[in-house]
Amino acid sequence: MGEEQLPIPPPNNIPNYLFTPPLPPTSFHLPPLLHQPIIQQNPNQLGMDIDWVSLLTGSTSITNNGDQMPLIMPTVSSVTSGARNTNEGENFGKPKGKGSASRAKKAVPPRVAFHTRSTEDVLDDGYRWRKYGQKAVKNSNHPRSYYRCTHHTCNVKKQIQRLSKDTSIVVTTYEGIHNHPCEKLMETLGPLLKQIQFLTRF
DNA sequence: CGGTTTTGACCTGCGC
DNA sequence: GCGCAGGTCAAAACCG
Repeated sequence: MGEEQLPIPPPNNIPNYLFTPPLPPTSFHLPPLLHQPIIQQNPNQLGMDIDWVSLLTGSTSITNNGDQMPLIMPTVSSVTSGARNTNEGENFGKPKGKGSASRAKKAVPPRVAFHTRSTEDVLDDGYRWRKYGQKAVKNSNHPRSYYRCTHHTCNVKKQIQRLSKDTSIVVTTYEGIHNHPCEKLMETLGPLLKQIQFLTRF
């Protein structure tokens, strides 16, 4: 563990939501919107407000010096680690392939988990999802739901489950990166971004 | 009627 | 090898 993986900011004039950061070890695309996101690694910050507009438009410079801490700092170790945790119901992401060190591990798509305090299970993140499964999870009263992005060329999945310890918290785990823009966001922010880009030319 | 959700069955990986 | 648990499939039901 030790060093944290920071989201890689997009090049100039390219909004975050149009920028696909380089793959693994970790990367994120769109976090859930319209709710109160919770930084997973710091329980003391539960329910903190996050400036999503700044994040999505790239106006927030993400550094690690404490002035502007990363807004999303998911714990991916528990998500992508090889061992299955049989004690917890929130161990998302079963690794593919055998755990043998002698065998090459199958590439695991980037996974990011968000903790969000919300009464709704399915958070509106701007993309369209189709549910393809639901499973009861051991040691958890709440089932885990599996969703796939409905975009034909997109293979992004997400899992949704409530924390057994705190049922007000929804854990959303994204797997993969969207290869298409978010329709909803484009619809809403498109004109605004054009205007911003026009103004920043001067 | 097309898209989405539900849900039981099936598949696969891991630990013992 | 076996059992358990997570993940996916696919047919039926549901809905706008």
